[in-house]
Amino acid sequence: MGPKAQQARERIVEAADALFYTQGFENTSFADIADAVQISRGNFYYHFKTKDDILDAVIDKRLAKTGDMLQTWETQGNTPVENIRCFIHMIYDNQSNIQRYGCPVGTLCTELAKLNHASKQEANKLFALFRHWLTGQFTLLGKDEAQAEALAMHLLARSQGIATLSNAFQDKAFIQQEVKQLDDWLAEQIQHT
Amino acid sequence: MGPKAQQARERIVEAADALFYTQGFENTSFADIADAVQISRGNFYYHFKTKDDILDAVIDKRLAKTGDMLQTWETQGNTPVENIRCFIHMIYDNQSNIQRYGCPVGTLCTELAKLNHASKQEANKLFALFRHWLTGQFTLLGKDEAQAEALAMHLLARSQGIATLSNAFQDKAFIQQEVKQLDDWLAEQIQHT
DNA sequence: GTCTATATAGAGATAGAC
DNA sequence: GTCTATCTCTATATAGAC
Repeated sequence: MGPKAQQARERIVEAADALFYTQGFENTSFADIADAVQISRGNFYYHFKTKDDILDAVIDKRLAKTGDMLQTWETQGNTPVENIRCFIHMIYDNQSNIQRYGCPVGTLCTELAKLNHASKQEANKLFALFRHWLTGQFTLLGKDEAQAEALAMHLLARSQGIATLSNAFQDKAFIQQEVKQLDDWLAEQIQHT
Repeated sequence: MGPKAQQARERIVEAADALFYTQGFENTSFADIADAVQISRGNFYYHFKTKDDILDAVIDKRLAKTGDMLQTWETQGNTPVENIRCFIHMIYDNQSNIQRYGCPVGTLCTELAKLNHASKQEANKLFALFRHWLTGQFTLLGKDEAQAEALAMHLLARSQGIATLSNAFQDKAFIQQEVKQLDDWLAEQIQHT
């Protein structure tokens, strides 16, 4: 595969990534993606044999990006608490997109679960990335394995609930109020150590 | 409309309700519903002109059923705390379905939001029903309006997060652990009154 | 590597017989 | 009120020219 194809492929994945997020996977057609990338539908199939192949490429890309982000957080924050705070503040920073389209991870996993799609396990790895990273951070904070696991899942669940309701009710104050509560909750977890 | 049509219509809504929940709205075709009800696709259109009409009927039915359930809870529980506990325990009682298909309210609202569907506001009324009922219960508990609102939204968000993660990770212990935490959280809210 | 043209399947929706 | 037959549109996917 030459550099030209590589570039076109990348643009397709980029466009599909955005469209799957804003419109949903099933609701996005090849034509939608082709339009966004400005290539013909015929050429499309030179790069991807099926729609599911594009989905897998999108998930792979998101996994890589998420992994990088988690690494960046660890170099930014100096303590586990600061690292976890990066996660919490991601909700705050992305509040506008979350309000409009929900959480990119949660909405994809929910959709693929409902479709009983072959790639749903692959998408769930996005959740698992955050889960295991958070578990690691809570372990560094001095929690035992079971506690760290439970705290990570709890925080993940809280963030998902915030995204779902914020998307339904379009309430900006709600996100901010809940993020603040998560900050307080995190502070409490240090006390209990 | 005669009683026979009334009955067929009811069966269609019932089947559509279940299919929209287990497979998603967009992923469910007229043929799927017709198969489930055992009527021909042609006859189908005697009862409903469009797929969106069926969706509206399903939402209406869910709204009515939810309203009834909330009333039942109020007659079962003797105190606001007991009423709210009915809500929390609904998560526990439905854990098997939630694990498989997510929350019926959350997944529908999320899907319609992504489709930017005309009926998304109608579906959001399902969330609003729970929200306002919970707000009322927290008010009865002695909270002021702003507090009651925030507590209702918080509880609703927690339940949504539990549903989303339980659906993704298929973890039975997780639901039970989080429901217990919600019970404890509710107990704390009484202390603070 | 990109295009146009086309095949094929499934969706929602309608017409008209019974 | 229910059926069969059919229309139309859009989706995924392919063939083959350039």
